[in-house]
Amino acid sequence: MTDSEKVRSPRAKAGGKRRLLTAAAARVLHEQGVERTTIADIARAAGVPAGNVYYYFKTKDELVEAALAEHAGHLRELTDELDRLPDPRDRLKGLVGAWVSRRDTAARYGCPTGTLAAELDKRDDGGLDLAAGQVVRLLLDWVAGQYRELGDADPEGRALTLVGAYQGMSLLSNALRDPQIMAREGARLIRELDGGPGMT
Amino acid sequence: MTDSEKVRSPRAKAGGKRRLLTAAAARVLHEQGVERTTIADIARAAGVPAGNVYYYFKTKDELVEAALAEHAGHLRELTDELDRLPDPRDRLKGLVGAWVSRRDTAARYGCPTGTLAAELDKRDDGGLDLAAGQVVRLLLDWVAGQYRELGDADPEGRALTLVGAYQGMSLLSNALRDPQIMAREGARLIRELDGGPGMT
DNA sequence: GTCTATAGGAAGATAGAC
DNA sequence: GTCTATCTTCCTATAGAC
Repeated sequence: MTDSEKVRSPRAKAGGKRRLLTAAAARVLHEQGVERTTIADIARAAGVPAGNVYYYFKTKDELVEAALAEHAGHLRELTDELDRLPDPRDRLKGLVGAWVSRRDTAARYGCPTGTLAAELDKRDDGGLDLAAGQVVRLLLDWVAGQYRELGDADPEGRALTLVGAYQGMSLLSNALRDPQIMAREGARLIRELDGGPGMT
Repeated sequence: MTDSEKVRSPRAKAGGKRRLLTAAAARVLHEQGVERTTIADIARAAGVPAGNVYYYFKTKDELVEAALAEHAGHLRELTDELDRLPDPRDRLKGLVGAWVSRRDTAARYGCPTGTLAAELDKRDDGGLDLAAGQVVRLLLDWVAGQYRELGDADPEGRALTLVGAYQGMSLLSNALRDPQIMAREGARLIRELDGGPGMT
């Protein structure tokens, strides 16, 4: 099948390096932000020569898009894992637990998706800002689904409150460089999920 | 007093343009973000020739610092206003009301202090990242003071939750470009402040 | 004090050798 | 497919005329 080899797109062909670059982009863009990160930074982190990057990604924006998709993938992995739990309430508690377990990263660099969305929303150019919103939507929809299963009267509203609380505690924890904030607020969220008042 | 005129620092002397530049910086940096904003952008917004900026601010970072101080000033004006209300609960409700009233700006550009803090926290260079945290602290402390007056058992914790909710709803509203989120979550916060459950 | 012109440097993107 | 060298553009900051 040497012929089909030739037909493969570069995307599929160079799986190794492309995936390496995507993973590096996701990490470095989260740590340094989009604007302060150069193509060279990402190439170095991936162990790939700087100029070579353009064989896999035509522009820097394409790298950002790939990083965004990578974060969406991580989120998907987590929710797939949680979906194995029989009780929706346990799933939500598991989600909060996952957030708290990443408190040190959050305190240093914020929520990957949240900070990326905030930065991309400052640009009016083509569509990337909305792509960040899509990833946030993914999380909101999954959370709303759990509340719906629980028979809550306003699942979308609940989801906004829970995800909002997460984004807020991530930002505060980051601004004040204090992981404890994640632990403290996370504990409060768990308590509320554990049949606290206001829970239908 | 022509002698004292000569003694004034440039900072005091050129009050007009410096203040113009500071106000423009606060606005433009919020809308475009720090990294995407050029000195020329700020100069244009202030109606001042680009090269002239460096007479008032030695570096771009000094402009960012001034913008941060401007936001802190706005916050101070708001809390001073609210402090005139006799009931701490009304003060907190007034704060939430102020947030909601700025929902359109939040949906387009996020919370000025929050987005600035998130962006500055991506840099390890000199101290500006911590300055953003200071402004957030200001707000947290004022809110905690109100809860303390109300006799709450955990004023700092309450403050983290309330300010966190604000930062979270600002970010979500921004990411999804939906001002309604601010209105919806704001109404919830008011409801909770109005003697909802969980309020000591 | 005010402004213009420009130095100096960095980063995205491309051309083309291998 | 892989990598080097470089082109182009843009931005911060400065030098110096007025």
